[in-house]
Amino acid sequence: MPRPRDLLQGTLDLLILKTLTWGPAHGYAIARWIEQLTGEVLHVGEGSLYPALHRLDERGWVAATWELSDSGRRTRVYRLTPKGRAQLKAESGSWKQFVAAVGKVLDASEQPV
Amino acid sequence: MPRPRDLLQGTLDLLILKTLTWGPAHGYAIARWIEQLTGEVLHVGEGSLYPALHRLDERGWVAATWELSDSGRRTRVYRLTPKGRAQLKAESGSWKQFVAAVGKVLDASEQPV
DNA sequence: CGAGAATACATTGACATTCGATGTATGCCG
DNA sequence: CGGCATACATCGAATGTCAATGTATTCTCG
Repeated sequence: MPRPRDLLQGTLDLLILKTLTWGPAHGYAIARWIEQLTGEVLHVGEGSLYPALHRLDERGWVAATWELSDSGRRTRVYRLTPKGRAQLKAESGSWKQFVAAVGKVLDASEQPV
Repeated sequence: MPRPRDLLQGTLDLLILKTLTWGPAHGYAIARWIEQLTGEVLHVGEGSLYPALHRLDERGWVAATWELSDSGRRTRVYRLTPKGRAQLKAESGSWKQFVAAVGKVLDASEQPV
């Protein structure tokens, strides 16, 4: 029984990059945004979130800085880099291509020659 | 650089089940159909295909029999079972739900409250 | 003011899955 | 007969998600 979250594979990076186009954010907020926007369909666990964030940082797609939130709490804030913006464009393209390809199979009513 | 095939995760089962609604087929043919239909966008490697087929068999979603092809060659033919048909319906539903959820994030132009 | 919930970061180990490479064997075509 | 396509299968490496756990701080409510 594959719940939607089992399909998250490989798409998380894309989602994170996209949320960062709305401005800098810290990890917890990113996860919340995604969950809210999708009406709880997508649940981003912390064990997926933080490794992903570190991964994006290593690859230079986001830049991380320690900052103090309004409440004086220590937070790690992530910003999209130019490289990350380019990556987002590329990944978003292959995502669309992939969805279209799967759609072709799923919508086909007859078997090919 | 994530080529589309890196997104295959978790979707392969769905694609295989769908191709089997067109009638019984052997592994090699299934892979061909998928590649043809998607215009080579999706490439199903043998190291992914056969484990997936065995997996589906174990779970009772497909039934496998040894048969002789027209050319007298020994082939393993897979058929969709009623359980597999139900599974296809379920997975196809969560796929649509998942795609819609990702779309919501990707199409959102403003950050949520 | 004290307890608990929410925020916020992070790591760990188990598990599943894909990917590329490799191996075997047969039929078809020139 | 040689080479290519068909057809099955397995292996090891790499990756990534998931659930659980840990720490610490702030906010809320009685």
